[in-house]
Amino acid sequence: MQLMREKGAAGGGLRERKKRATRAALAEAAVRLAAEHGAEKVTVEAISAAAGVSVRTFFNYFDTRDDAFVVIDADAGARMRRAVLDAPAGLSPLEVLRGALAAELAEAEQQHELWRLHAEVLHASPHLLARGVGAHMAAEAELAEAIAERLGDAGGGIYPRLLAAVAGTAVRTSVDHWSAHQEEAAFLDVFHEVFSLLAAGLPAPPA
Amino acid sequence: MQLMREKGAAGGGLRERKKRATRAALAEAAVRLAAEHGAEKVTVEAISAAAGVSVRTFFNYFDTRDDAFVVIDADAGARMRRAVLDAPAGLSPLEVLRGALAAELAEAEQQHELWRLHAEVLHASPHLLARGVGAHMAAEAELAEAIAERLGDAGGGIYPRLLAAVAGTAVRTSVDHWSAHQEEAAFLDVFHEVFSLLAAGLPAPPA
DNA sequence: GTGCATCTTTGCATACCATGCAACTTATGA
DNA sequence: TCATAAGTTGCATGGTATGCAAAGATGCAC
Repeated sequence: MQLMREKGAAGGGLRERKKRATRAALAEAAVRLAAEHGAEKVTVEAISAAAGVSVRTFFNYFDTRDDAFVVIDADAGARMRRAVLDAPAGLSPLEVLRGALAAELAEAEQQHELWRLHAEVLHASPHLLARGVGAHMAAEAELAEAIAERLGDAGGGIYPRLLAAVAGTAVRTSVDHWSAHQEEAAFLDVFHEVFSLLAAGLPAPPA
Repeated sequence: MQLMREKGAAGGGLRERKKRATRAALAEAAVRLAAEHGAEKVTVEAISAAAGVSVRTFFNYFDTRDDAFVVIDADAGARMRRAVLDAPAGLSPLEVLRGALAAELAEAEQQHELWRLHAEVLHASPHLLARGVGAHMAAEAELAEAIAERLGDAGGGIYPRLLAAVAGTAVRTSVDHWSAHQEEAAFLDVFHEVFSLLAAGLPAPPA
């Protein structure tokens, strides 16, 4: 019952640290139990017991049982926003996103082991995969805003939202492909290949 | 207790027609009730009552309460598959998808009224929107297969899945944008604009 | 149209998910 | 140390979801 990368806001009082620890313990217990028994077989009671809290407390941390499998990094949106706004002026919006996402993902990949387990669990039940998408959509909306802001008057139409949505899709597709062909390629290589395809307008591959 | 466009496989015996009718009645009741009272306030009992069946029967048609709001056209995947495989050989994969999706959506748009209501309900609770994405993912997988098949040996990598996923994203983004700016543009115009952006590699819009 | 096989619907029992509320315990800061 | 704010817990309640067996339709052969 520990772990914690203390990513965004570190430290704080004992209270906050305990909250973080409890949340992390619940999330980790959920993923490990799901990896072992299958997500559908894992009850809230089991997760709570494994994390050493009551069922009622589980629901103080997650609105839904499934939320425990889907880990949302609430600070990611804000970080990406800054990355988009601070990027060099010369870059195209797509290049800006490629950079911001690559940086974010490189960091996430350090938690390699738990990340893999995660991907495994989500992949095993499409139901949860969809929920993961939902979790990303809030971040995508924030991304779209940042892009629109960066573009100024030119960002009034559908372009920012499309770009953010496509970028999110690119990430998910990359993760999906990588987790199915883990031995063949490094994740970031897959990711960059995907963005190259997007930048080229998704041309037909050579026969 | 009527309606039905008898899209894919029409007719059949009385049994099948009744099943279709029941399913449609449940789905329509769900959407109308949700539009009126908010999706979260609509119980399975209310939906079932409105459709004139028992609660137990509801669960014979939908695995989940939310599924009733998300309407899945189970035949759409098969239709698109054929459209992709039957398209002229000269077209690029992206153009093929643009055509297949446009045809499918043009047909769907004829149910204009219910479709709008649908978009409204989904948009009101992001939770359901995510579920809608999940519903589309199965279709996307089928699309990816069709694309891979069309491409032959060239379709072995990540390209088909990426293309299918991006196309799905394009549709969702178009619907989203259109439903927010309904008065300003026809849906298919939005849709084609989006595909043009994709084909051009998502270039920065003119300042 | 009779009768049998098959499919559908339904009620009942059961288990899990999710929320509000009040009582209790623990951290925080003066 | 003490008062306050925050977090945890059990209990009560109601909605969601599944298995099972009985009853009701439908389809088909005769």
